[in-house]
Parts: sequence; structure tokens; C-alpha cells
Amino acid sequence: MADVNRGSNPLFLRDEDLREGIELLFFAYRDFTARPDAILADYGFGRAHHRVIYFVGRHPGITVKELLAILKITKQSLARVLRQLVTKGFIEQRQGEQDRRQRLLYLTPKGEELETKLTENQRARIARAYREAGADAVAGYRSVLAGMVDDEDRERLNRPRPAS
Amino acid sequence: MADVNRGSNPLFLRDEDLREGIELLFFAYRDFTARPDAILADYGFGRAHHRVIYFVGRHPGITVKELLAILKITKQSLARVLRQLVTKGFIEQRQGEQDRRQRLLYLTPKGEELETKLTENQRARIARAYREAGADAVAGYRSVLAGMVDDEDRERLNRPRPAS
DNA sequence: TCATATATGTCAACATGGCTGACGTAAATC
DNA sequence: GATTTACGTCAGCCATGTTGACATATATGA
Repeated sequence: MADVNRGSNPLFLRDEDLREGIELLFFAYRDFTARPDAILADYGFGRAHHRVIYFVGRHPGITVKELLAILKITKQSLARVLRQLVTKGFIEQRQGEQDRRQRLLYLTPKGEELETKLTENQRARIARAYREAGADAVAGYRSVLAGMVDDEDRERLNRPRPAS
Repeated sequence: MADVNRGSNPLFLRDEDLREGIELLFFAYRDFTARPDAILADYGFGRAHHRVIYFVGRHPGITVKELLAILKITKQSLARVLRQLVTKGFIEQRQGEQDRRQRLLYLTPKGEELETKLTENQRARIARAYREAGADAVAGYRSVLAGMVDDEDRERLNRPRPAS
């Protein structure tokens, strides 16, 4: 009944605590995407382009199907963005060897350059937050966020290549 | 030069570690917003409406200016969403007493009902992740994410009412 | 071999939610 | 009394999501 000391018993979850957790996610995401968005605008691109460039860079040779599963958008939405990236020479497509229906996606050197430029600020931001918070906090960050991800993608995290 | 054991020395930040941190944020945010988005669609609303409802519920009597500072969008973008919410009876505006130029924003009972419905799933998701990860992990989650937020908003977190 | 399923692409139309620019009003402040 | 501030509004643009329909090439299984 009495007020609860947050530090000693944080698993008695007050509405305040949960709201703080929600807001942290909102503010962090908002500030995390601001700088890349500004850079993308110079290229006539948007956040969707960054996501594609990021995940293609992360998983070279990824298929369109796999990319769709990660982004959870429709193939039409992806196609529009992908077409622009291919046309402008940031991504190249190669036919799959085992399955020739597949278009395997790779960053071109130009694409890698942009990827680095875009993600640079995010990496620095994460690195700074990690360093300031310390090793134990990093482990906590990872386990809480992993717990918020739907089961189907939890396994995808921290594996260099999704099952193909 | 040799490979680094992540557990014992996580502050030697490999590119892999940073990318994992980035992806955790992306996946968590993606899955965190999916359910509310689906509910909003039934009302003809979008994610922007949720954000407004959320922060008005969080800070009853918030001014338009304060809300703009939180959302970091233009007043035109906010106005569009706000007008719909007021017209449809989810939010009501009262003239400020000290400063009569202000329009103080409040949720109507109908607005509160929707807020609960929308945020319910997010609260449950956070609560589950918190419980599974444990108290120490929660503290880590909080401190890392707080470190990623721009300075100007860091102080806003965990205060029921922004300075007005 | 033939039917079916899969991977991918494409066209068209629509909605949400950002943005810029311009302009207007009422109230506070210097 | 001039200026600043809080707020609103109209108009138009763009990025990015959606649904629905249809096409093609390839893989796979009966």
C-alpha cells in the first residue's frame, strides 16, 4: 500500500515505471534516427532506404524474401525503395546460384560508403551510451530489448546471416 | 588482435556489438508499435494520433508548445492530428489561465479509454520483458537508453510534468 | 511430364504523416 | 505602442506504408 522504493524492488511494476520504459524507447528512437534522416535527405532518400542499405550491408547476398521478413513491409513498398537504390548504383543484384529465381542483394562500393556514413552516427551514439552505462548495463539493455522482440525474430539477433 | 570474449570485456566495442545494439532497437520498436497500429486503424487513426494521445494522457494540461517540443514535428503536422482528435471527441482544449493564449490539452473520458486500450499492449510487453530480464537488467536498459537520448530531453524523462 | 507452389517484379490507387511557405489573430511583454 | 509569442490555417509536396491485380521464371512434387 505504501509507496515503493524503485531501486530495491523494481519488479513491482508501477504504471510510472512502465511509462518511463515506453518513453525511453520513444525518445531514444526519435533521436537515434534524426541524424541519418538528415543525411538521407541530401540524397533524395528516406529512412526506408537506410533500412535497406543497412540490412543488405549486414547480410550480403540476402534475398528479397529474407529482407521482407526483416522489415515486415509489403514487397511493393520494398520494391519501390530497392529500385531506386539499384538504379542509382548503391545496391546490385545477382541471380541466385542454387535457386535462380532469387535476386541476391549486395552493396556496391558506393553503397558501402553511404552505409558507413549513415550508420556512423548511430554506432557512435550506441558506443557512447554503452561506455557511459558500463558493461552490466549493456547486458541489461540487451536482455530487456531482446525480451520485447517477437519470438520469430529473437533468434535472428546476433547471428551474422539469417537461415537461408 | 585475437577474438575478444564479449562477456568479459564488453567495453571493447566490436562492430558486431554495436550493430546488435542498433538492431535490437529496430526490432523492438518495430514490434512495439505493431499492435497499437492495428487498433488505431479501426478508428481511422495512425501512429501520430497515438503519440498525441499518449503524451496528453501523460501530461494533462500540456500546452501545444510543450507537445511540439516532445514530438519534434512541425505545428502543421501536429495541428492536423490534433484537430481530428478534438473533432472526434478524444481530446479537449481549455484556455490557459495564466496565459490565455495557451490551449491546454486534456483527454476526454473517451480519450482515456482509447489511451488505455492502445498502451495496454505496450505496457504488458514492457512488463513481461522487465520481469524476464530482472531488476538489474532493467536498470541497465534504463541507463543505456537514457544515454542515447539527446541532452535536452534526458531531464524530461521520469518527471511527471515538464517545466511549464 | 504436368500441375502447382514459390520468388520476384510491376502497375495503379490510396492514406498517413512528415515537410515548407505564407498568412492571420489574440494575448503577453518590453 | 511595438514586438514577441502561442496558436491556428490553407495549400501543396514528398516518403512510405497499404491493398488488389496480374505477369514471369523457376523449383518442386504427384
